[in-house]
Parts: sequence; C-alpha cells; structure tokens
Amino acid sequence: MLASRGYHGAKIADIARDADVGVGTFYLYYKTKEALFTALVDETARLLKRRLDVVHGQVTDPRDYARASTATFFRFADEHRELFRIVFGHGAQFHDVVRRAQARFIADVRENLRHGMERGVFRRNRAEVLAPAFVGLSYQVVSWWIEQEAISLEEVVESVLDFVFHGVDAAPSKPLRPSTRRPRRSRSQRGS
Amino acid sequence: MLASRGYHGAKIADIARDADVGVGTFYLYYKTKEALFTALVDETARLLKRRLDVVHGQVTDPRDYARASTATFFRFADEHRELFRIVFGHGAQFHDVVRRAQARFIADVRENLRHGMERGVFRRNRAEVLAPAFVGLSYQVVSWWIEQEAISLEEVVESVLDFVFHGVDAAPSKPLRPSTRRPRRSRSQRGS
Amino acid sequence: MLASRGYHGAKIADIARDADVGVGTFYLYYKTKEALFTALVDETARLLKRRLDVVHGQVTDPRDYARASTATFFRFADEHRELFRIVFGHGAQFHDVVRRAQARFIADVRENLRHGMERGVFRRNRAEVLAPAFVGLSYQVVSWWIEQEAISLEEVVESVLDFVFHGVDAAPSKPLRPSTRRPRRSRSQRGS
Amino acid sequence: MLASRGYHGAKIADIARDADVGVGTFYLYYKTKEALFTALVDETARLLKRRLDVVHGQVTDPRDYARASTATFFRFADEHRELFRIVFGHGAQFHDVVRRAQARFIADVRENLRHGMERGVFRRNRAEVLAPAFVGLSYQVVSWWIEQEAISLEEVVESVLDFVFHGVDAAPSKPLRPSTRRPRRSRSQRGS
DNA sequence: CATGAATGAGGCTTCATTCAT
DNA sequence: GATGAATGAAGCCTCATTCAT
Repeated sequence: MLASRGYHGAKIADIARDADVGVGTFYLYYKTKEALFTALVDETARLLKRRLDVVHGQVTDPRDYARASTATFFRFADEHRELFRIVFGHGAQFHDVVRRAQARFIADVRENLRHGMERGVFRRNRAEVLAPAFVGLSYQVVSWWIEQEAISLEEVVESVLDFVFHGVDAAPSKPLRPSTRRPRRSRSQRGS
Repeated sequence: MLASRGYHGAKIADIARDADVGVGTFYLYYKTKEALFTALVDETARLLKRRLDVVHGQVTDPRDYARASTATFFRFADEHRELFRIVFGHGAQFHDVVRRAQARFIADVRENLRHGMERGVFRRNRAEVLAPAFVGLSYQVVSWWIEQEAISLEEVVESVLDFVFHGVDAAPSKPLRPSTRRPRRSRSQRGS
Repeated sequence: MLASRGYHGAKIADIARDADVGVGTFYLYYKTKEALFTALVDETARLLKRRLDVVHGQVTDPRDYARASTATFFRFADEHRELFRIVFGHGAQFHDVVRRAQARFIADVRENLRHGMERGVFRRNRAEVLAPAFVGLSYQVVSWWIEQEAISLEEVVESVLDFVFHGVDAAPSKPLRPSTRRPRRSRSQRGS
Repeated sequence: MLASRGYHGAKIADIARDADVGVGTFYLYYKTKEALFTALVDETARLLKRRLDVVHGQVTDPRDYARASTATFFRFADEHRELFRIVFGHGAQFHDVVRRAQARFIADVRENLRHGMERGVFRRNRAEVLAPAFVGLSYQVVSWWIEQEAISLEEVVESVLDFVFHGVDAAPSKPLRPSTRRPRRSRSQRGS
C-alpha cells in the first residue's frame, strides 16, 4: 500500500483493508498515519545501518569499504523491496525523517571518501560533492533494478562498482588536481 | 509554493495568492491542480530538452556529449531553481509525468553511453545500469548544491565530471571487460 | 472519572481501568455507557430522597422542613462528592434523567413553600418561582463549597439558611403582597 | 442547534444545515467547533456585561444595584434566549470559558454584597457564600421561566427580588450575627 | 476576464460496543 | 465470569473545484 501508492496515495482505510483488519485496529498499532511512516523509515534505516556496520567492521581499505557498502545496499534493497519502495520511493524524500536518514548515509560516505583521498587510494576530488553523487546513483540504479528481473544482483553491483571506481572514460585517467596546480582562475560568480 | 511545499503541501489558494490572482483565476489557466503540475513538468522538460539539443548539436564526441550534458543540466537547474525543485524535488517523482520525463532523459543518456562504448571511448560496461546512475547522481548532487552557496557551478561540474569520467580510484584503471574477450557468451539475457 | 471528566470526557476504557476491571467486564454490569450514568443518577436521587424522607419525617413546621432539607442536602453532597459531581456537575443537567430528578426535588420544595405560605409562616410569594430559586442556589453554593476547604459545613448551611429565611435586606421586611390586595391586574404580556 | 442539543449533541453538519450552508462554509466563519462555542460565550458575556455596566452606572445604593442587576439579567435572558440556553444551559458549564465568565459575575455580585454589608444596608453574612447563591438562583429561575409563558418578566423579577431581599420567613428578621457576639463555639470540623 | 464565497466529498481519527478466548 | 483486541459507524475538518457576480 504505502509501497505501491506512496504516503499520500495510501489511505488508512486501504492500509487496514490490505492488512485484513478494521480501521480501528490500525490505530492499535500506530498512533497516526504519520507514525506508521516514521516507524517504517526508522526501522529501515536501522536495519540497513546494522547491516552496513557489520560489513564495515570487516574492512579497513576505503575501496573495500565502498565495495562492501554498495553490495550491501543492493542486497538490502533486494531483500526488503517493500520497505525500500516506501522509504526511498514514491516521493517520500520530502519527509523529514527520510531526509535525515539520507543525510546520515551521505555523511558516512563522505567520511570514507575523505579517508580514502587522504590515504591516497582515492583520486583527490571534492568529497562533499561525491558523497551525494554516490548515494544518488545507488538509489537510482536500485530503483531501476528492483522493478525488473533482467539482471542479477552481482551484475548490477559489478557494473556500479566499475563505474564508481573507474568512471566511464576508457583512457587511463589523470589526476583531477595535479600537485603542480596554480591558483584557480575561473572561480565563477553565481549570484542567488 | 509548489517548489517549497511540494505537490501535496501547496494548496490552490496558496498558489493563487502567490501569483496575486484569485483562486477562480487559477482555474482559467489550468483545468485542475494536476494540470498545473503536469504543465510545469512538461514545460521544464521541454526547456531542458531544448537546451540539451542545442549543445548536443555542437558535439560529436561522446565524452563531449556527456560533459556538455552535465554542465547544461547544472546550469539549467541553477537558472530554474523553482522549476527544478518542483519537478525533481519534494516527492514529485511519484508522479507519472515526472517518471516519464525522467525515463526519456535516461534513455538519452543510455544511447550516448552505448555510442561511446561502441566507439571505444567509454569503458565497456552495462549502459542500462550506468544511465540511471548518471541521472541519479546528477539529480542528487544538484539537489544538494542548489540549497547552498558554498561552491561555484564550475566547481561542482568539474568534480562531477572527474568522478563520472575517472571514478574514485586513484590507480590507473583496468578495463571492466578485458579486450581479449571473445564474442559474448554469458552475456545475460534480459527479455523486457 | 465520570466525576472529574464528565459524561463526554470519560471513556469506557478509563472508567473500567479506574474500577480495575476490563472493558468487557464493564458491559457485564451496565448495558451501555448511558445506562451507567442513568443508574448513578437514579442511585443518587434515591439515596438523597431516602435521607430527606427521614428528616422530613421528624419535622412538621415548614421552616424546620426547609432547614432540615438544606442541611441534609449539604451533608449529602459532602459525603458523596463524587456522585454529586457526576449528577449535578460537568454539564450533566442536559441529561433527561437529571432533569427529571431535579424536577422532583423542585416539586417537593414547592409544596413545602406552598404549605408554609398557607400556614402563614412563609411570606406570600410565588412558590413556583421560589422553588427553582431554592434548588438553584443550593446547587451553586454546594458546587462552590465542595471544591474548597475554607469553610465548615455548619457555616455554609448557616449562611445559606440565613439568606433563605431573611434575604439580604438589613431592614425589617414588609410583606410582598399585602393581604388587602385586590384581584390581579397586571398579569403580563411578554411577547416572544 | 447548540441551544437545543448542547455542545456535544450538535454536530457541525447539523449546525451548518440549520444555517442553510454547507459544512465547509461553517469553517469560513469559525476555525473549529470549539471556536464557535467560545465566540458565542464571549459574545454573550460581553453583551450582558455591557448591559449591566449601563445600569450599574445609574445606581449607587447596593440594593438598587442588586435590583437592577437582577432585572437586567432576566431581561437579557428573555431577549437572548438562544444565547442564554447555549451559554448557561445544556451542560455547558463544564466548559472553561463558561466557568470563567460565571466566576466574573459571581465576583461582581460578591463585591456588591460586601459593599452593602459594610454600608449596613445588607445583613451581615458571608458574601462569598451568598454570591454563588445569587447567581445560582437567578440562573435556575431564569431557566425555568424561559421555557414557559405563564408569568411575566415583571412578576418573576418581583418574586425573585422579594425572596432575595427578605427571604421566605414571614416573621420580622433578626440579624445573623448580633454585634454582641461571643467567641465561636461549635465551629465544625469537616474532614475530607 | 477576474473573483472568492460556497460547497461537499473524502480523509483521519475516536470510542462505544462486541465476542472469541 | 472476565478480558481486551478488534471493529466500524460517526464526527471533525480540509481543500480542490464551481459559479454567481
């Protein structure tokens, strides 16, 4: 219900009917509609975080960290499609709970990126830009993948990781910011 | 209004007041609330598409195509923040119009990726996976960037493009699928 | 519960919890919420009536009757605060049972007033007007008195009786309707 | 509606139908059901207060004050039966707004009683007891009177004032507390 | 064309009552 | 008898939409 219709599309009556209970019964479990949503988001974030914590505990290399995170995220989405659709899909981002959860994951990714850059295993680049990029691409690919059965988990993850590590360029890559860099020139001046 | 409150949060009365007209007047211009939303999405997609068509007309190389597309997308979002927030933000993705527009852009990206891979300028990888990745990361980075003033347009685009072309790995990249590979064997067999 | 929250404010679940039984058990004792209320009112009226009957049996003089009634009413309210609050308080008057009980008490008072007037121990006045006045003032004073601890039962009753018997005027009173009065003339003409 | 059914008995739909408007229209005039009730109570209290202020401005003697107040109260109730029923009747007392309004009127009466006692025109008695008595009897008599057509305004007021000034006792009255008073003896000891 | 007061369908929530255990 | 989870009718309120001015 919430998964297929979204927060606004799913009426309490629908949700109750879906669960084969009366409307009153719904309110025995959740104080409000909002509360159900919040509970699902929190539960999802908690579950995912737990899974990530486990795999993060087993790696030290930032690359492994990224690999493990990505694989875990995809596996998690695969195993909890309904929850995933509710939390990430169907216009739920507007919800504060979701935004905060997302922000925490982005922060996590950012730290790993920074760590990797400092250690020299990641290309020097703006971690604050790459972090949302990481999360955004993962979410979008998962959203696409989850709705179809054409490709295996391993294959998506493999593709995503290749992209994430090497980008699309076939040519051997040069550093983004050569150490011999001179003062920026084109620093732009966007107004409002 | 739509931008700051989202589709469900914005009431017709608010929208009308914002536009300094009466609610009745709103209905002279749009048949329903839904129609306004659809019109804005269509308009946005049309505007963006026109901009992309222009820059695409000036490039032939798939890398340039990707560069130009990305830069254009960011510039567009910057220049039409309100529209961008309405169309992409605040849980609008659930809307069919948005989904279709998004699908068109993803298809466009996919074609360029395929083209680049065939021409050998892009690493061989699954274009159908990378296309949503591209769009998802662009959207997420733009969403982050648009809400803050800390970094210039050129800088975000530079970061994004470096990431998109070279990924995060500091080491020189090896192909995902070694060139010495013979004609596809196991190449998966997605139907739809 | 009923006493502190009123008929509409008290939920069956609250009442049951207060009585340390399950909601189901409540319905073993009372057919409906309304039935509980009616039963309480009836019980209260019955108790009060019994007490009044006892004291009334011991007096013949209408003044003593009034004195005894008033004292009994206050004592009763004092001893059954909860019941009093339920029956008279918290907007219960709207209830038909309460209205009927009240009407019976008013009728009783009226008869005593008539009796006293006929016997010449009470000033001639309209008994049908004084009866509700009696009841109304008793109820209001009790309501005020019951919620505070500042003054003793004897003191309130003393004050009320002095007021009821002598009014507020310090001057010696003259009869309302001199016995030498001629047939009514001015019998009113209030419109709506 | 509110007048005939009381706060809980009157549904918004009823009120709207009674006023020959849609439910939505109701909410153009009042934010909530509660707000309507509060507004009516405030309006009533304001109107009555204004009327009382006028007549109070024309008297100095506490007896005249009491006479004028009573007459004004009855006249007001007669002219605003609906409002009166809403505010005082049908179990509205439970409402805080009503309670506060009532408290203000009681305080007003109490001050006049005190004043009269100090000036020696009223019998010495406990003003804090007599004030609620005054209000309670007025309210109850008005409630009775307003529902029937048998007696004129002048007559009720006359009866009430005679009662209020002289009480029911036919005998000439003696003071409640003789100036030659000795120390209290039996002054009670109510527990809980 | 423009307006905004009026509308009522529809959504969320409460709570008296039932009934299987 | 006792229980309390389950129920759904009913009530309050919102807001997209209409239409008379």
